[in-house]
Amino acid sequence: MKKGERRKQELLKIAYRMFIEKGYENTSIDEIIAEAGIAKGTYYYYFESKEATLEAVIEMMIEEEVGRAKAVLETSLPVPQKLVSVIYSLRPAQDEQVIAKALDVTENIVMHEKVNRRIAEEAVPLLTEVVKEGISQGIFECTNIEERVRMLLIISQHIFDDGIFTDRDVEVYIDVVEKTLGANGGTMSFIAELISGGQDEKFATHKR
Amino acid sequence: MKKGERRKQELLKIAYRMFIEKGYENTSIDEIIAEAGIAKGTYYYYFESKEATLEAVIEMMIEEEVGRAKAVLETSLPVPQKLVSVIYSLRPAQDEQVIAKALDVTENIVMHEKVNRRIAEEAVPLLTEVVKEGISQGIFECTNIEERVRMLLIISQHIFDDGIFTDRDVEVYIDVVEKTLGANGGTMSFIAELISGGQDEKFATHKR
DNA sequence: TCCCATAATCGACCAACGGTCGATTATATA
DNA sequence: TATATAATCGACCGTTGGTCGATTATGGGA
Repeated sequence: MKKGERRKQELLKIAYRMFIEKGYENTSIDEIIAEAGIAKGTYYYYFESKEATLEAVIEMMIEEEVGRAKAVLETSLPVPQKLVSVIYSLRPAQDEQVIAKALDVTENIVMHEKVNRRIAEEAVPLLTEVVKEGISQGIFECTNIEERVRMLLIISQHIFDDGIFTDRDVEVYIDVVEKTLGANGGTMSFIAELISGGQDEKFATHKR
Repeated sequence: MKKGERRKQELLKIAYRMFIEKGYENTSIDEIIAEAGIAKGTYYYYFESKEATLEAVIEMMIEEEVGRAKAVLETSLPVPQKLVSVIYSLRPAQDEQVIAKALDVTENIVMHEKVNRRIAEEAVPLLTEVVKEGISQGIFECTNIEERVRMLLIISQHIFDDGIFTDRDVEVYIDVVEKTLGANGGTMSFIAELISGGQDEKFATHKR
């Protein structure tokens, strides 16, 4: 049992890396088992199907990302910063993103979309909490919190996912976030520095 | 030459219908050629690959949708209505949507996503025009128009695509649209009636 | 009308893919 | 040591997207 669980995790990690490196559709079972050095039967002893593997890989990712997000939740950051940090932490870790950037996003649509949907499910309750905290502190002022959070998540994912945006995109993003939550102008302007600061020099800054 | 073009259109229509009915991934070339009653070689005489067929199908859709949108542009509708109508017309036609609803959206992620991206490319310039018209009329007030339009498109697609939204979702959507464009409160509230009116009785109203 | 270039069609064939299955070996427990 | 079961193996399968050389329309010029 111990051994089996270890093997499954090993396969999961290999699949995870290959899915991100070359895309889900472009990764064959044969390649995965070659990398792992096992027979096809062994692979299917652990996974029902390729799709099931993708699902498991995504769950693995979500678990880590939600973990990070919850850690942020417990910090004493100001509410606006906390909100953005939670959103920001709900994505593949830094080093993984480097790999992901090598691959054109359009070549991994399925995985990309499935990840985003799962993230949304997990994130909405967390973010709703933060926004409520903000409202009780008089920083935000709005109703229909959950629906607003969902909308913010959608545009945040589009903005952050590929890292392809201009200063004007960021400006608009900040404005929309503030107005969607009913915050004072400038409340969210720290996002601009966060983004330009977060772009390591080892990444070329993508511009449209 | 004439004959060839007709055949290509015929294949395009068949592929289009099947892609929407059963999803792109779940439709095989064999099924398409069986429906068309031709040999595989003939199919590949007209299309480089399955992917190329999808691309062609999407172009066909976009052409019609953009055509509809441009027709709306030339009407004398009030700017807010015009804006929403353009967005609304930039989606598969009614009868096609009926078919599309039978299929779970998640089963056609690739096509769905590709269509949305192409639509965005075509729609942004059109919508930018409308917003500029609104600004000159004093109805809207904002800068960075193109970026705002892109953002509105993203949330509009998410709202309208599946037709799965509550009254509160619509409420928030209206609010965000107004604030994103710097319109007075209530300017966009007609959207609520438009949506509830647009839901034919033959469709079950999806609620979350 | 005949000829012939080319447009159009055909279907056998292929490699790669995801997936199955019965046989076989390792492991642990009694 | 015996035995159940966990784990591994790889040959095999059906389907898929795609290729190719052969064959049959088609239509315009001599």
